[in-house]
Amino acid sequence: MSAEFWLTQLHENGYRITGARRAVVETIEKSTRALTPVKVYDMSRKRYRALGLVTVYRTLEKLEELHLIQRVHQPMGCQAFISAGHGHQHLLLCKKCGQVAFFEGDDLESLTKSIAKKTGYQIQDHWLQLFGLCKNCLSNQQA
Amino acid sequence: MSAEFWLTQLHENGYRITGARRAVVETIEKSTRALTPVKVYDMSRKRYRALGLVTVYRTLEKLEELHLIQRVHQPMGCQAFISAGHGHQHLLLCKKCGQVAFFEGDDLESLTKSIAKKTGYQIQDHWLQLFGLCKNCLSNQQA
DNA sequence: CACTTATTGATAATGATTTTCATTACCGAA
DNA sequence: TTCGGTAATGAAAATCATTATCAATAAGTG
Repeated sequence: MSAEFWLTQLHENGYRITGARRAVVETIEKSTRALTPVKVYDMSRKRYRALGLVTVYRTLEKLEELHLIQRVHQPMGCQAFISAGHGHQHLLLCKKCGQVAFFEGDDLESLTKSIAKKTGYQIQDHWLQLFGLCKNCLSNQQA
Repeated sequence: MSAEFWLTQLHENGYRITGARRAVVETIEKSTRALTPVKVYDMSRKRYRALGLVTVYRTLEKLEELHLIQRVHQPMGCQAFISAGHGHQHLLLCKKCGQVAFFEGDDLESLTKSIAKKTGYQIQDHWLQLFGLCKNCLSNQQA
């Protein structure tokens, strides 16, 4: 469904729709957690055997360029990707299972304004990520 | 001055104080922008010729472990480090010159509480970075 | 269906980080 | 101050992730 939208986006931007891209797109679009290129490769090969890792890198590049996916930054590393939410959204990551939730939260306006005044900077962008435990991991956590 | 504090921290945690570490510590402690391992290497070699790149990596590892430095995340890459501010601080990066400013900003309390309620997550940490232009780059920017 | 050309996968090349190991030099104890 | 155990070092090699090369393939327009 949304995978079709992604493919349409690719097509409209002059890229061809191939079996390899189909597999990668479906894999990422269905995932609720951030995936590294190798994980995308492993998972997508179940849909398209002949897939090469290099093609995964190239497809990720294009999807990122079209803002269909976004990079996820974590203490352990920053080479994982997840479907980009629509509009301006931030990420909330479960530290235990890696589940990702999106949220909107632009109460940052007032914060950035006050920081701008204090520091003299002109503030253009912000990155906000929250970390915690998701509902499932909370309830299964009973020690 | 603060470099001495870092060295003391290293010592108190069972690490030895060496010429190599002195050079790395002084380099980072004096820098107002994020430095990659290679840059740290280049700059530190002016203080300590015999320094090896491997030692830079090992020293960064220990400084990070002791929370004396922190990793800086950027679109281009996340392998740069900067002195960690005291207490809970966030980063404000100049997109043009790389200058880093710190700020405190825990008006996030209310935001995180509302997100927690909405998502069911228990929120533990947050990670916020701002990007923009510093005072200098703003004034030199006259096209 | 045919043709142009983007895309592909395998391989090789690169770049960053880690491991290995013999040598060096901290630094606490004598 | 010297001594000695041992952490720390640098050079070289190994590993891992990412990028470039290139001939073969296949998407999609006409």
